[in-house]
Amino acid sequence: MASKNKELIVELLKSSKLSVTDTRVKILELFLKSNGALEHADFEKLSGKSFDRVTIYRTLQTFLDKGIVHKIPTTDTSVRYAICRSECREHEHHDHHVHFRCEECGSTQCLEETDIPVLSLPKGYDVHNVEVVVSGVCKACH
Amino acid sequence: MASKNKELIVELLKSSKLSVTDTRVKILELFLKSNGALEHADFEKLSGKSFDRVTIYRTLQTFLDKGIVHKIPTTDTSVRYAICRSECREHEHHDHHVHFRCEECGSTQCLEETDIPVLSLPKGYDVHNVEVVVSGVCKACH
DNA sequence: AATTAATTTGCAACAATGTTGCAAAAGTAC
DNA sequence: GTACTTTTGCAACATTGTTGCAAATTAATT
Ligand SMILES: [Mn+2]
Ligand SMILES: [Mn+2]
Ligand SMILES: [Zn+2]
Ligand SMILES: [Zn+2]
Repeated sequence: MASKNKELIVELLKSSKLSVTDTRVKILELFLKSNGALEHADFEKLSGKSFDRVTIYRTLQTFLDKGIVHKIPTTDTSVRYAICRSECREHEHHDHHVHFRCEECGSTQCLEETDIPVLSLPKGYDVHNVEVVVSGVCKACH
Repeated sequence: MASKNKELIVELLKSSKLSVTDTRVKILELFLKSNGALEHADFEKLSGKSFDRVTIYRTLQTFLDKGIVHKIPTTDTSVRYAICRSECREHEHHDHHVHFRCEECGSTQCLEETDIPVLSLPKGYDVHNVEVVVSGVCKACH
């Protein structure tokens, strides 16, 4: 099961034309293990301090560039990342789903099944992307 | 007209039970002058370095607490603030409008006239607040 | 208008977060 | 295994945000 994940991760990296390194594998493992979005500090904690901070920054940036992960907007200074489950894998992100932030447990989740609604903006605005972040109480927190 | 604004600002501060200080007046002036959201660094630049960084942080936090300004979600580490134009003035924020981030000029605007759409989330999720941030090209940038 | 009381400010010191250049290490291709 | 390319870790620095505390400012009272 762990090795199953490992195989999947190696395949993902290769299909993104990225070399397979310990840091990248570990960070992807943490993404797959976690049930919510992660931020930079989480990787330092969860990885047991085994990787340099700079390497984590660079790895996350690489994953962003390759469309392996996406960012989730927040109103604080933290930057949250989640793995892209579905379509988006190549150049552009297509994570057209809603994000949910639980005020109880603090977790941020991708609601893959909840589509972004269609918006009608005032004339003159050219829409490229719509982000929806819902806050409230999640399923697990009742 | 500048003094007209000043009167308005003094009234706003007093109605929020805040004492009228140079920093608070100046920051509110900058909000009213600007046609988009501002972030912390903007106040340092726009005010001509006349106020201490710490004071700006504390002032913005105070304005948040009093419902004078609201935050706008971003995917970078910056925190953007906009003045609350309409209802929300007391305890809670009611800025149920869409925010727009222009990829050309970098400005962030409140689209007060564009309502947040109604969402249907999966069972078990309790919705408290919905944030919508649209990115694209704004009216001014054609 | 002067005194008093409460609030706000600026400074220093610190913590956390993010960036860049560069040499050593690891990965990939041959 | 060797050569070539990419990635990593370290150091050094920049930016952003927080806290305690004394001095300054504002508001309330006489
Ligand atoms: Mn997502
Ligand atoms: Mn707004
Ligand atoms: Zn929860
Ligand atoms: Zn624009």
